[in-house]
Amino acid sequence: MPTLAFKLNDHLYLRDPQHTQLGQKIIHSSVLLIDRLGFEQFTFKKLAEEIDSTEASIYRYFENKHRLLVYLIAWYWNWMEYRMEIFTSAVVDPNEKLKTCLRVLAEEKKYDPTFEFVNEEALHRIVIAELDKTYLTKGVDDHNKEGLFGGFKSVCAKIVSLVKEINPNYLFAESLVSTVLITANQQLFFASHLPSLTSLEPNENRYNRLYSFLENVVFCSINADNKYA
Amino acid sequence: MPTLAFKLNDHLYLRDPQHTQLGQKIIHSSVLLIDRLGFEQFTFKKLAEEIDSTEASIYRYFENKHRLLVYLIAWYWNWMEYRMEIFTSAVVDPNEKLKTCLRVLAEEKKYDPTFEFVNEEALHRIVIAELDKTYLTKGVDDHNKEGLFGGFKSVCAKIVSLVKEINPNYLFAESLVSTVLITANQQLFFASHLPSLTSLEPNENRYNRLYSFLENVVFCSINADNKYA
DNA sequence: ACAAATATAATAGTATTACTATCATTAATC
DNA sequence: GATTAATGATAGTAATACTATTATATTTGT
Repeated sequence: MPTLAFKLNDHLYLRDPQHTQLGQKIIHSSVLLIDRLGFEQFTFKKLAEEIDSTEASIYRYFENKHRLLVYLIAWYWNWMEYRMEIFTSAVVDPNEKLKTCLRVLAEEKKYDPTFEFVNEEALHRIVIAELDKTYLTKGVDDHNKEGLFGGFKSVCAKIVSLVKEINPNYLFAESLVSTVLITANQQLFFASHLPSLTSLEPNENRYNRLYSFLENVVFCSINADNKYA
Repeated sequence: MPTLAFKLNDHLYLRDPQHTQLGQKIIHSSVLLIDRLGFEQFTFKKLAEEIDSTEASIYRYFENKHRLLVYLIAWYWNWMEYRMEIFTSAVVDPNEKLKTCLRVLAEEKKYDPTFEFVNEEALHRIVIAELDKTYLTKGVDDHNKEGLFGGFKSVCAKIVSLVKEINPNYLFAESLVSTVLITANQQLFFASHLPSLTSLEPNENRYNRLYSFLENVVFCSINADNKYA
């Protein structure tokens, strides 16, 4: 099976890194390096040393390190959507489809050999720790116009359509879904670093607990037959 | 009525800014400047120019700009807790208390003359745009040990205790509350910048809609008498 | 009122970052 | 085999996030 590649928004990069060796090394190593150092401490210089290349060469692929981060996180959401498609394609009941999406969202991430040069485990830690930094900038509006957040928005829209299929009268579909997508990662961060803010345990069972929490929040809200519905 | 001051964690500052004129100018102007420039573009040098002082002087109050941000946001959560106390003190029913807390959380923020040198409207915009940056760092664990996040954790704990009073069997109190505290601000950000991710409108009614959303999520989850409870 | 202590200002300096520019070299392609 | 394009090597710049030193106010205790 050939290595697949996602078609990501043009504005994310200057030169498409998926199609060259250097580009793939940039993706591969930046995931590991950002995971290790954190985005603040990560620099193109350090990355260049890591892959035996130069700062200048990396700048030919990405305008700056922020765009690279946005690229990686867009890649992650494309991957999420791709997995959601795979696992829901055979399912008909929208309730079950929605549950499947939440499972994919909450599950522990493992290396996916379909995409050779991306370590999804490390990438997931990056998403947990850095996702918010992609849009919490003074440039959001411009970046949004360029379509840089398309991956996340697409996953959100997909799940929103399931919610509306299940309950067309539910008033807060978009808010509920964006909340759940973000809190899924946030709660894992809390489990590791601020345990008093979460009901998840720090052990391996947390992924199941996380799923239960998300399922609870989502289905209680959209199925509620009380005055809060 | 005298200007009140919050007792914030010692580790947030080197010299307590609430007790000196320069310190108060630092707080006052940093709120306005971070709001205007965003945290990334904000520097102590620019702040020094703004208040006709020097970088070196500001460094005697705060170790670095990150601590100043954490300080301001801790101040915000202290203020939130203070307001929640005020408005819930006369209420007995825990359901009503919880609703009141959510109202305080979701309401539009206006200048509170009790605290002369803090512009709460601008500070709220900072919380919306920068909150996550306070803990999404490689230093979280150390900062947490120092107690830098006490303000947020305290508000969270207070609301968790209400949730548990209402339904002692609910399994996800901490996760639900931290999710709600964070999403309240996040949804307002989306309403301004990424409207496809939220069910709030960008107009002034969004604060009421936000409250409805939060009430819906919280009460559906904790009162659900279905299999998801 | 005066000395001592402390806070602030003024100024300078440093390592690092986030780039940009130039030119040489290697590799791919036509 | 020549042309084009990608990469590497190197240098340079403005800004940032500090630290250090000394001078000057301002406050405080006696």
